[in-house]
Amino acid sequence: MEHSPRASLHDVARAAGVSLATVDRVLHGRAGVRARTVERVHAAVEQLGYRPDPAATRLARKRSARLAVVLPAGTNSFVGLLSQQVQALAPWLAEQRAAAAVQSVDVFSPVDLAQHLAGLQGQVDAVVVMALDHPLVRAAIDDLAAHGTVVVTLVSDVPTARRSHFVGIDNVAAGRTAATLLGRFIGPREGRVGIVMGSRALRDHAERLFGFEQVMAAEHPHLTLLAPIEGQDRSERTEPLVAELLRREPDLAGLYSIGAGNRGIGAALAASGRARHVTWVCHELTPYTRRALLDGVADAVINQDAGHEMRSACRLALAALSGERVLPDQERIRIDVFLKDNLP
Amino acid sequence: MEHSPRASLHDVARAAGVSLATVDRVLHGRAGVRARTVERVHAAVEQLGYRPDPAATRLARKRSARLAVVLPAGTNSFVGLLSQQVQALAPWLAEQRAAAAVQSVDVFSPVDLAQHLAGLQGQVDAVVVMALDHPLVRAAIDDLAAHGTVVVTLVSDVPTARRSHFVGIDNVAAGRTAATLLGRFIGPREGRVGIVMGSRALRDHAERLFGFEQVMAAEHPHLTLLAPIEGQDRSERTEPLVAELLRREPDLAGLYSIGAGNRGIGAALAASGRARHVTWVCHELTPYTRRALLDGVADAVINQDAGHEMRSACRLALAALSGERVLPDQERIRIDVFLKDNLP
DNA sequence: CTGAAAGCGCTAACAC
DNA sequence: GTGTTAGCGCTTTCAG
Repeated sequence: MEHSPRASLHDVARAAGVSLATVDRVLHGRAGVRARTVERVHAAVEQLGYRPDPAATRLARKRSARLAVVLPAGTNSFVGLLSQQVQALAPWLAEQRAAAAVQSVDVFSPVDLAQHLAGLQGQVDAVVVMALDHPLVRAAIDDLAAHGTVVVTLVSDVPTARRSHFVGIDNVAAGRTAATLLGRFIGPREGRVGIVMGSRALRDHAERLFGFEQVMAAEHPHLTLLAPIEGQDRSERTEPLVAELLRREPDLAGLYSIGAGNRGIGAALAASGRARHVTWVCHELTPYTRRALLDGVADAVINQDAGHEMRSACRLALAALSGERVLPDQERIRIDVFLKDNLP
Repeated sequence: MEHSPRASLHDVARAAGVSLATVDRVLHGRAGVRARTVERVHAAVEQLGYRPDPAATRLARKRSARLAVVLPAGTNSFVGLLSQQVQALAPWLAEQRAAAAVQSVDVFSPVDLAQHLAGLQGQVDAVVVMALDHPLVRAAIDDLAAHGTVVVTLVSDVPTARRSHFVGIDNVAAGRTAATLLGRFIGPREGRVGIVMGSRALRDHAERLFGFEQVMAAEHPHLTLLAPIEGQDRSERTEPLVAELLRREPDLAGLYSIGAGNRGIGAALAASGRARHVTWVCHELTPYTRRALLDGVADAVINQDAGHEMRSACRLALAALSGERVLPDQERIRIDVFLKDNLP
């Protein structure tokens, strides 16, 4: 097949028998074009297989796109990593004629989150949000979407909402992965396994727990799961809870920590002097969990790459705004498994 | 600090008291500019912190950059994946005003490889090559670099050569990772572990073996390593070798396969009826190793993402050609660990 | 050795 | 409703 140079706006205009400006109006859904003309333009676009040239678009665009990145307030390390990534992305975003601002909201309050999202209406072109799945939040997202704001959910999805993408991992699979690692590391001996999570109300935590229990029951039935402990993702709360667990269970074989608060868990483990005898698998690579892995306190860390997630979310948001193509492969977030040997 | 709009070529030209064209000449190292003028331009660039706008550059460029991707000939699945990725990248490359062509060369012959690389002189702007580390090859790479061709090594590095980047994983760390997985999966019982590699002459294989032996000796001394078997990365050769190994070692506890030929290894394992009793860790996720993982024949697959590697190699090559900035984080290839539960 | 000028494909202001 | 036109920041002839 001959390599035909790609069609330009000009070609489309000529084929449709209209001017550049009209084609532009149609392509951007601006009003003030007769229905018949709109159709003719669409037909020409179709027929020529027109795709806008992103380089030209960026060069010509005056106004830069505004992104809001809404993250949970608090001092969670992983969330800190995410917001750092936004800073790191600034120069790249500027080149794409875009700018992002991080906003913190109390994620445990659906009302606040929903209100905050509603306030973004018309203020920004796209919002990237780490949300919790709640009817109020869902409605706020649908509202934004209805008014033409692009919404991308991050880390924890709101599946039924009209967000244009979800960027994150399959948390059920992540839980299954944790179970396989824990089960195989512990080996064939009998024993009990503790579980620490932030809250059952968090969708990602619930999904991980589900996957974990599934594989444990099916493939490691000689291990008994203890009732999950809920520590609100905060070390001050997880530490005493885990300390007590260790006291109650002098032969604890393993520990799965589903959410944050790992600093507290590690401290309790260390204080008990049994860090080496309890196999510990947790999530998210932070300075603390990295240290724990290297020290042999943690045995495996299951991770989602914060940098990859933020880049992906921004790329997808911008692509949705401009109709640019994406490479789906590049946007798939992997479930990383880190041992002390393959740390980045 | 005030947000000063970035400096453009125009600003540089004005500051240096010359024209656009002259600045362009200096920036692209073209001849025909007085030394004093060159200096003045450089000073202006420095002083204004000028960075070219990639969008404008791509838009204006007539000629598109030519990339050659040189891969080993043969039917290795992983290499197949890499060359597929080049196809997948074509539309994106076209948008960047670039085009890539895959070329196959017998990688086990340094003479052929070196000759092939020499032939690329002046034919292409950049070459991405999966090379083997040999003085002839190193010289060929240095030669290309000396004549202004950008060279990126892929998967297996040629460290002392003047390539502009290496895209791939730390293979020593990958070998260590394999050892930890194998050691912990097998557990505290004594046993013997077989090793299959393509050839000791391949740099990446040798590095993996090194890392593997290191961790095995230090952390799993109750496991005895058998002498490595070399199967040239081909299933027809690995299958009988592994079959014989299994016959010789009726209690084999584990198997580490460092390179390709996994189809043959899996077949031998299955034929012996002992797949479930031998813990098997291998490299590179291909349709075959994925199947083996799901069937419980393989226990873990250590992977480098072919798509990520090829995208990265092309991005880095283009960035080197155009002086564009890269996000180093985005170009770091991870050592992926896949279990049956976290397959993509 | 150096400069002027014509675009690349698109957006956006303004005119009809 | 629709068309014209002036750039965006760079590359690349073609003249001096």
